Amino acid sequence: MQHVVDIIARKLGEHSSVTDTVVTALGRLTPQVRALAPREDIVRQGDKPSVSVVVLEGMLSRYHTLSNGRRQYLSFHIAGDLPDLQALFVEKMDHAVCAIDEAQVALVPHAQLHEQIDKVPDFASALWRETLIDAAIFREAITNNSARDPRARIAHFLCECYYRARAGKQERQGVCRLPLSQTQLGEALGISVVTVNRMVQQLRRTKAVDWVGHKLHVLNWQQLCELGEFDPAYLHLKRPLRM
Amino acid sequence: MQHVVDIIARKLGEHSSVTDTVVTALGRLTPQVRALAPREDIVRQGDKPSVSVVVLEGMLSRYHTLSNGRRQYLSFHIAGDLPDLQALFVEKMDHAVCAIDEAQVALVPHAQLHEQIDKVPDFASALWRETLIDAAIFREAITNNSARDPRARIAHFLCECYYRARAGKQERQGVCRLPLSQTQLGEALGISVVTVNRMVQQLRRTKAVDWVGHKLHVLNWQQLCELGEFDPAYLHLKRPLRM
DNA sequence: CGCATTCTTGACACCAGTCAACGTTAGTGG
DNA sequence: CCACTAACGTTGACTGGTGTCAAGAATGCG
Repeated sequence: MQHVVDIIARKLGEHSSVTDTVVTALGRLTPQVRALAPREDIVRQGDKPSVSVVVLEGMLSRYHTLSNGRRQYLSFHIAGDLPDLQALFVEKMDHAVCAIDEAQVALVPHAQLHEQIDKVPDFASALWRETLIDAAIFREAITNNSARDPRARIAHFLCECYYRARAGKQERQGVCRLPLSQTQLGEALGISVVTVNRMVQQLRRTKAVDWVGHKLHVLNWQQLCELGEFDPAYLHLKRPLRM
Repeated sequence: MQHVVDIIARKLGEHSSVTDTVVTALGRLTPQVRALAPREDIVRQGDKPSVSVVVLEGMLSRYHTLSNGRRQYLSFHIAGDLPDLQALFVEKMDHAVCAIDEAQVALVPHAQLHEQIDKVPDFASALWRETLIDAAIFREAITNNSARDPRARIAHFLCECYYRARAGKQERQGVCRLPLSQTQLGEALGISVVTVNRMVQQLRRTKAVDWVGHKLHVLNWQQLCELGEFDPAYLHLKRPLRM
């Protein structure tokens, strides 16, 4: 595993200019590394955390719990993501954060982050930008889950998943990890498992994409984008990927 | 109309402590006031604005435009809201902002905001918090549009609308403005007009709520909350309202 | 090997979308 | 002031897509 500083710096570099002062600020943090088991919660709804989570390895997710006990997954996070940055400024968690598969996270004390935010304006704006892009992804999810039919919805999700993984340069061309169950994907996109299953099969038949055993294979990126009406502008990368 | 400074200060005060330094910072802004006609765009998808919008009167909305021309409304904004604050840190708009009915807005140059953000940490954190709560509202919209049936979805929307209006103390007990058409509500919640219409009628029959001529009447708040599974925690008010 | 979870398939019902028509309201101009 | 129009709200009929239920196949883990 790379050093925590490098992981965060790489991530922030996707959308912000990571100056030396920012790297120095990152270096002053003393995070604590922790392993998470699949499905383990790291933050619960209603918590008032005093540390923020950085994903180092594996996949994390944020979710709401409904009154009937059902779960609504809100977002998924890979290495470099900071899924609960917001807790720096809004005390009480309105959602939970859990591991999807086995994961490694770093826990950074809020106090340290606040200190560097106050001292290093570039660091502050990079983190702020990070939370704003987070919000842009939520907006896209609203549109995806509200305006697209199940097949397009899944295709769009797969596009985003692959594109973000590639931006993180974690994976080789054409493949990325996607350690979700079909049930969980349904709980993210607001469709039933049965429909997820049928639509995934339809997508497979298009030969644009395959998703098997926690691996997503993109066979025809262009076509997959069309199926999902995917336009990566909302991810606000400094340098959009050529695919 | 109140002064722009007061309107923003009141809004920020809902979730942050508005110190004298913050008020001073606000006073240094020299916004330009502008009137908007119903349905007029103030920011378009793809724009790179150099000013940020503050709602003074009326209702504004953010929306995505889909490839088939359909519109997905993402959020609605009342006096005090800052619907495109994010443009301070992410150059290119990934969505548009329009007026719903006749509206007054103030336009604040980014340069001025950046200057005060750099100088006044309390101001920066209040604005940051504002954008984070914005994101929390988006998350709730994901859950609402993905996991609730049409009736609950509408009920939840009406709850949020009323609660936020009351937080802004704009309206007298039991009523608030809601200048949407049923078509627009459908385009926000991902349901057809016909279904919106039928569900609104069902809700009327419960005597919990009425919505007629751009006025929302809440007759039984408790019951309406139950119908919409509404819990205002995600709005992160400093002092939750007693209703 | 056995158990649990996940994936897959079929049957069926019904909710919600679409289409179409009509009623109502508000705004415009003669 | 009324006639006209456009936008919006309302209703009914119909249909098709999705959800639910249920059972079997495949996969993975201890």
